[in-house]
Amino acid sequence: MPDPPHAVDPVQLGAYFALIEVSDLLRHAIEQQLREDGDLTFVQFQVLMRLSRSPTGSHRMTDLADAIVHSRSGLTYQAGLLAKAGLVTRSPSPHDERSTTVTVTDAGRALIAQVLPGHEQVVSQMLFEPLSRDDARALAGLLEPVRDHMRAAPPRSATPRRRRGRSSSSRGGP
Amino acid sequence: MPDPPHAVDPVQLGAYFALIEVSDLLRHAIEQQLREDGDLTFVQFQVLMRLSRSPTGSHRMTDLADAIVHSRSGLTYQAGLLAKAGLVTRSPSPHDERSTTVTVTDAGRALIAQVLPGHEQVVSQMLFEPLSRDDARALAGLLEPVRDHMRAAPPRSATPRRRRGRSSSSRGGP
DNA sequence: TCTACTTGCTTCGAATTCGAAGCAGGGTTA
DNA sequence: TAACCCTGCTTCGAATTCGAAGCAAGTAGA
Repeated sequence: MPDPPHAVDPVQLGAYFALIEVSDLLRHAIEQQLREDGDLTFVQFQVLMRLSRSPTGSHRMTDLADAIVHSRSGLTYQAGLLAKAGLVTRSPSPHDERSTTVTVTDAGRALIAQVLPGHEQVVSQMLFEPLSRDDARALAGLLEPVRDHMRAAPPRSATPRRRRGRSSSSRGGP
Repeated sequence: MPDPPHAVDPVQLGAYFALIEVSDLLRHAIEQQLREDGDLTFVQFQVLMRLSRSPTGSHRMTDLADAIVHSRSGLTYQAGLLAKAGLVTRSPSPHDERSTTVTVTDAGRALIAQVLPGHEQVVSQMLFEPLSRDDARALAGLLEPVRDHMRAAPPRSATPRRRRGRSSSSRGGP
């Protein structure tokens, strides 16, 4: 067999690099716009958006964490900031005493309304200006199955280790 | 005019959300694999990869920073870690005394060789498993023009402000 | 040459993120 | 009911990132 089953050909490599760089630049531009227009982080914006789109205006902490951030503690921190700013409220869940329900306030909705036009402008200009309507449809058609595939598949066996910095010789030597 | 020129239609919204989530999940999976296989951050991996691919095995700090990270100080920090681990060396540039040239060491190349198979495996399984060869080509064909467009366009007028957390009433109230 | 501006990098403080550990409420089984 | 495990969230320490400020070397103009 000439190649291992996971070889990445040049075309794939190009798509992979472009994906990484595009999402990186896009995210950076979005963060700047949100900071200028409403003093929001992208994570905070995502939390508020998700709450705003919910029929009840609220979600459980865990559901928000799974959807937006990769750790529970990260959401605890952000929810604390948003609550302190009066953009959300936190209350114990009626059915489960240990669960916390997060709800958008009117101020939160107002802030979303304030930053949303600029947000759409940035996304439109940076991401969709070079893409036709059919291109956008094709892009969605390619990425949505990938997203579903990623959500289904666990990301390998999990055995976290220490990071570089500290622990003098973890691998390559001094 | 019914819509402002930057309106985002549902198809675009789907592509945008999928892009954000795909890159987020992919990056997270990659970071885990690199940590397990070689105790590397994605940023550190990108630095080593870029150096390895250079004919001289070296680059200036600024060029690395522009390509990989969004601040100079961030690269200074990472280069310090990599140098302490013996994966790169830093030396003053011959032509410009204030410029620092970063060069991969043999240990750095060896570490790249060590983590690269796992890296390709993750990218292949997570990103390209649901995509045919033509899909990958189409994805590259869509994203590469977007990347070039983003690199060309400045990200709006730059006027950074403070972030939420501190500065009691920056917007929404107490 | 001298002054002023620019460029390349580092240092510093603050903010964000994560994982591990801890705590309390829920659920299950004997 | 009691013992045990799972679930949901928070607290804590460490690591990473950025922007602002600072410093040294290069460059241009008078």
